[in-house]
Amino acid sequence: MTVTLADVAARARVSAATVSRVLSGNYPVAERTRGRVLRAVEELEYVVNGPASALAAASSDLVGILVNDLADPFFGIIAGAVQGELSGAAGPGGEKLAVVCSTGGSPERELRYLTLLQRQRAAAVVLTGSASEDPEHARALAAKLARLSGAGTRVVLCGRPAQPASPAAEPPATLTTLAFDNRGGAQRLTAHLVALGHRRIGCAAGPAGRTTTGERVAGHRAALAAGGIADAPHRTVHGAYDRASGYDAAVELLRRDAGLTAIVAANDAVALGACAALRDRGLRVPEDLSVAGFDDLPFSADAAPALTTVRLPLEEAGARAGRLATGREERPPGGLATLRAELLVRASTSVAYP
Amino acid sequence: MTVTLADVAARARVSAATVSRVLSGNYPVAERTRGRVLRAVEELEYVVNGPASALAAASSDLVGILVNDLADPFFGIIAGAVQGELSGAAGPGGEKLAVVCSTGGSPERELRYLTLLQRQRAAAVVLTGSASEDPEHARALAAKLARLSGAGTRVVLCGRPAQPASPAAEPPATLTTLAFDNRGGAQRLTAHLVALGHRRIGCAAGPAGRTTTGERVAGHRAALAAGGIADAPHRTVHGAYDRASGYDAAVELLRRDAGLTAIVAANDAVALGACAALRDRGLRVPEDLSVAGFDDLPFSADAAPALTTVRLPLEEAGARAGRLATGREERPPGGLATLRAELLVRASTSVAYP
DNA sequence: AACGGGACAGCAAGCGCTTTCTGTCGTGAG
DNA sequence: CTCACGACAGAAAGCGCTTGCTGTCCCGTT
Repeated sequence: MTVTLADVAARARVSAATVSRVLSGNYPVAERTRGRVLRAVEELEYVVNGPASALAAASSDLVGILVNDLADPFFGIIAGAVQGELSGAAGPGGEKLAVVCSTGGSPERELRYLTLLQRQRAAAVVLTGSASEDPEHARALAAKLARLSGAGTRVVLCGRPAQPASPAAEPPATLTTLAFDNRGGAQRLTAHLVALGHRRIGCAAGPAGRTTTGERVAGHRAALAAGGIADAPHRTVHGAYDRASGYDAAVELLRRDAGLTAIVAANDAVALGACAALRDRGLRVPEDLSVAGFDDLPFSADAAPALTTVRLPLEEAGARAGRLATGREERPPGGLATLRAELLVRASTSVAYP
Repeated sequence: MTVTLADVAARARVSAATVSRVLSGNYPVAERTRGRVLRAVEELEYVVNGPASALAAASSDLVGILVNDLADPFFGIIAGAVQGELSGAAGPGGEKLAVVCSTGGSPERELRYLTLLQRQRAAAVVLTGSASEDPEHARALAAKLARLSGAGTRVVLCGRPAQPASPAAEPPATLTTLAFDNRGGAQRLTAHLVALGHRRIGCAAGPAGRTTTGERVAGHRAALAAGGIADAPHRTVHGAYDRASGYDAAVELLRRDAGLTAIVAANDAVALGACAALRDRGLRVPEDLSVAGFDDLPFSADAAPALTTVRLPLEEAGARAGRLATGREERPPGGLATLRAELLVRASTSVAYP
């Protein structure tokens, strides 16, 4: 029923070996022969059997991409950029395919998908977004990544901090980290607010126990401290990285301290949710309260008011990750690069009117 | 170096056949034996070789998802929903992996990715978003899909109209279409504008030659006709489905007819771009011009002003596509289902003030 | 004219797993 | 007590492709 290499070989009157070599193109084949083979391939509409060649060659052209949530533009942009680089410049091994896995932030699913990718003998794996801070999972993850690395799978951490150094040795040469300067960005953002005279700033943070949340909150705290503002734990609430959580967070923050003059959110969606909550309670942004987001997703500029936020080079990060995954880019020294986070002041923040 | 089935078999003191059967679980194996095998698997940290089993079993657990642009939430939401269903309820064949391919709207790349997926012997393929209207490509695509179908790959068209019936016969039983009622939605949207008194309505349409664009424009025209408004070709401009195009389109539409009182956009991003253009020229929405979007992506409610748009059941469509792809949902009668498009009136449209 | 060597093409041995067909027990029925 | 049969487990034949090793042929050298 289905056409195989042997069929093509028969039609082209050559051996299967020759056909294979023509198709993979890494062995001298006479021009005449090549032509005959190619014609046979055309005529028979032959399509290589991927699994078979993966088995024989002990390599596959699948690249795994782990994301929290594909529907979130933050991850969509990164995944899209990674994928874009996989098809570009069909370097060694030709076209790669992106296997996208949504973990929903669950460490278990993260591990499970990694096993699935390991099973597929993926050529590379890109882990995006924040990681769990649970030491047990961190250990399990490190072990898994080490095993993948050991099997020749390239591993790229994109938008998450470097794996905590394993007790044994430094990260393997096939593990690269592309981190975002979440801490610095958050710090500059809160410093901006402080400079505008804000003293009572609420923090609608992301889910507890995740590296990104931790980093952003740390930056926020650092800026407060630098401004001589006492730490007020009750001014921070945790929630998911979505709009609904932002709404709830704003309500809760205001309940705890009605005198807040600003809110920094975990990301843009949360900020928009917070804005909606404020609007519903008759508060104006930024006249009554300033609100700031994080990430600078495309829609944040069109929001009302346009969101002050921190721009992360999502696209660049994804593209680099894709190139690293296909071995088309030199890994940075030490296997770690930190990407800048740039403060973007727009209309949602202004001086504090106490 | 790497652990194989044989290693596990040796350790469990059984044959490779038995191990395989324990792992795939579709053949009686005594409880004691099974236990021994499972333990050996644990101890050796054995992970099946995907390509090898795919080859032997002539089946893979890869499902292809073709999208225009992963970074666009429209596709991110659909792809995420499809993917979500792949892991859910590990039915026959267990966990499936999603291979996401961005075609960028290029029919060539669409075809190329389909070949790549065919090469991987994908279990199913989901094509999302609009299709090219070029008859030649339509034919090539139909042929490709027929070949995939013939090879047992399930094919789901999600958010695009049914393939034009091939001259030969009706679509194969493994081809299902989940279409959006773009035409109806667009018609209701423009009718809403007409009812508000608008007579000079600009249309910032999507790229020419794509089914979605065609359907939405057709709906728009139908509503105009129903309202007794003469067709004015110069009031329609085509562009990409992004914000920048929306900006340009608005500028161009206004240049052609400064008396426009409303603009219907190809989608929400285009609408937001148009709003930005109007804002830049000192025009207020909706006081000076009404603007409407399409799709109802999450951010459109937070825009300024909140966008009147047409809600498409993206999530539902993706989820159904995922279930159809894994054979977990009965295909609708005739292999075609059309999903409702619901008009959502918000703040960006109001009565026309001539 | 004999020979060394380059340039191709083919043989055949796997790659690691699935599955059909056999074989071996243990047990209930006769 | 014997026979038939159900319930497992194993042997072995591929699945379709890659690749190291062998040829074979033809050409340039000496």
